[in-house]
Parts: sequence; C-alpha cells; structure tokens
Amino acid sequence: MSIPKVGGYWTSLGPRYFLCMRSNFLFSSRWWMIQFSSQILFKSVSLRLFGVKCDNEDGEPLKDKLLSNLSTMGVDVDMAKKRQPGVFNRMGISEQDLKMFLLSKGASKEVIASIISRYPRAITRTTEHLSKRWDLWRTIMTSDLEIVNILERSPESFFRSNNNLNLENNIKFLYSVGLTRKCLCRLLTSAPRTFSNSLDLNKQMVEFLQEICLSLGHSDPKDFIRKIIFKNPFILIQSTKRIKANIKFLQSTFNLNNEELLVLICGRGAEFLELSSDYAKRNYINIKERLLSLGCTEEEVQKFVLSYLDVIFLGEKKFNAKIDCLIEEKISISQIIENPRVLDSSISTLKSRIKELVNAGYNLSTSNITLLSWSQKRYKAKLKKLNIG
DNA sequence: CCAACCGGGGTCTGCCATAGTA
DNA sequence: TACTATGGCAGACCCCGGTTGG
Repeated sequence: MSIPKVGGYWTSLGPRYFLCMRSNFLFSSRWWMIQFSSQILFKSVSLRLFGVKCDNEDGEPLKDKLLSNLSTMGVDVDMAKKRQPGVFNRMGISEQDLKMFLLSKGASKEVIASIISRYPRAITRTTEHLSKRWDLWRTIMTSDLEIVNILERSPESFFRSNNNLNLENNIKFLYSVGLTRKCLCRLLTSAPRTFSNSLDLNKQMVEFLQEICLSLGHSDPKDFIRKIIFKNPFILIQSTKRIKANIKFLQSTFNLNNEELLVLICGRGAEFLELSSDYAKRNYINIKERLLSLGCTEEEVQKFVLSYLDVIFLGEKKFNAKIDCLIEEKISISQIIENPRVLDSSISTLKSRIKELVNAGYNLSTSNITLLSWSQKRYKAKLKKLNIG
C-alpha cells in the first residue's frame, strides 16, 4: 500500500477548503489505517536497523528509541522521515519536551502526532525556545486554543524558524507600519507564515507596495499599506514578483488609469494579486474565447471580467461548465454577462435552482436570473411564492 | 413589500530548491 | 558535508444579508 502525501488530497474545491478536507482525513478511518500500517512498517524497519551502535543504558540505540517513542505517540514515522530525514540523524532530541509543552497548551495527542508527522523538525526545538515563541504569539492572540488551531492547520509556520528575535522584530515592524493588533491577529490567523518570514523579506514587500502606491499617485502610503494588508492578509506571503506580474496584467488588460487601479487593488481586486503565475492570463484567455464564440464583443468581455473579477478565480473547467449549464436552459449570454454574479453559485446550486424554477413555471429566458445567486433564505421565500401563485 | 445593488466573510498549505552554517 | 533556515511556488468559490430605490 502506498502512503499518500499529506498534501496529496488536493481537490478542485481550492485552498480554502484545505483545512476542512484535512480534518476529515485526520478523523477518518483511513487515517487510522495508515497509522496502523505505518506501525507495522516501522517494526520491520527497526529490525533492519539492528546493527546501529548502542548509546544508552538499556542498550537500545538512541535512534530506535526515538523512533519507537514517536511511533507510540501515533506519529507517522515513515512520512516524517521522508519529509525531513536529517532530523532523525541528530543526537539529543527530546520529543517528550515538545509533547509536554503542547499538551500543556491544550493540544490533543492526535494533534501533536499530526504536527510531528507533518513537520518533524518541531521536535528539535527546546522548551525554552517554544515557550518564548508561544508567548510572542500570545501577545497577538487572545487564547492558547487559537494558537493550537493554527499549529494544527500549519505546523510549519510556527516551527520552521528558531529565530525568536526575528519574530519579535517582525511584530514591531508590522505595528510600525500602522497595523492594529486586530490586523496582526488576522494576519497570524490567516497567513501565519508572515511571521516567520525574515524581517527583511517583509520590509521588501512593504517597500514595494509603497513604491506602487506612490507611482500610482496616492498621497498617503501609510494609509494605502494599512488598507491593502487588511484587505489582503495573504499579501506578505506572496513574492513581489507575483504581485508585480498581477498588477501588470491588470494594467495591460483593462487600460485602467492610476486611480481606478488603486481602488481595484485595495478593494475587489485585492485577492487577485495572489494569483499564481499565468493563472490569470490562462483563465482570461479561456473566458475570452468562450464568450467571443458565443457572440460577445471584445469590449463586452473586458467589461464583464472587470465588473466581476472573481470570475478569474474560476478554473477553465468550472467556468465552462457553469456557462454550459446556463446556456442549456436557454439563458442567453447577454443575460449572463449583465448579471455576472449568477456565476457565484456552485454548479449544483445552479442546477437544482434551475430545475425547481422550471418546475414552478418560471421562464428563465425571459425573466430575471439574479435569483439564481440569491441567499438560500431569500431564494426559498421566492420559490415558495412562485409555487403558490 | 420586493428585488437590485453591493460589500463582506471564510480563509493559505506542503513541498521543493538553495543559500548558509556548524 | 550533513543539516538548517528561508524563499517561493502551485493550487483555483460560494454564500449571506444590509441598504436602497421603487
């Protein structure tokens, strides 16, 4: 049996659903099966290691002792060794210290095992270091539980660096650019990696954003920084290269003037800046081709995408599927581009609503289609009335 | 009362490459 | 020359409801 990579259960649902997918996995029987089989595997591995020199009083090799302890704790040793083999060749590691520390902060045994399986280097940190780092995080977060939740989600962001001074300086720096504690809390929750970036990297991004701001003729860079970071808490974990490319794409595709661009990247377009290389371009080309083939003009396409930038987040397959599903019901392309938010709804919502509406005698090709994207509550109320009337 | 308009909310990791370090 | 610290990458929606204008 092959052990799946932890990052391997990516789904078409996207990054925002990652957490939910992972926790389902953690508590599924499949997880336990893997735990079980890795223990069997571990036994055979340790037999093969029989010749390793003995360093402790019981005569058991230290490395074996560590591995067996971890295994007992429920750590997926195979996965851990594959990820960071170096960790297991070191001497003087106390996995018990980490365990005790995290237990004292309210983490469950399962969470601890999962953390070590995914980021083994965690066990090389000393209690003193952990304690200091935790306290620094606690200056931002109000409870230990919140931190435990972040660690469960993203162990790497807490454990990857052992430079607590850098962390401290980052916190000072972020306050100094005008962010509030609330904003830092948001950053730490959403993009914890921000805080293990080097101070220099964070400074680079902030300076880069300030330059953009000034080059676009904004008079108050500090205000701009506050706005853009609050609006887009992930921006500090992107590369300036990526942000640059996306801004360039916006500029070249939509002929925006400076002010329009400023408003866009601090507002609706904030998330757009995170898009990975060429993704925007790829999707835009697909959207354009599809709409042109359905009889839209270039201007209409541009106007449509700009009025509803979220459409760029839709992969080609999904975008096409949604359009197909609407067109099949004799909804015209002009209805769609005039009411772009109908594309907000999932394909299954679109399908079920279309079916219900048709059954209720609602003529989608002549009536308004915005109700396809209304909130459930509003939609249900409307449907009820249609069925009565 | 109704629906169009509009903004907001949740939420980003795990892996790899490569300098740097002891 | 192992091992560590750090940068950077791909990946790819859906739903809710306040306000406003009729």
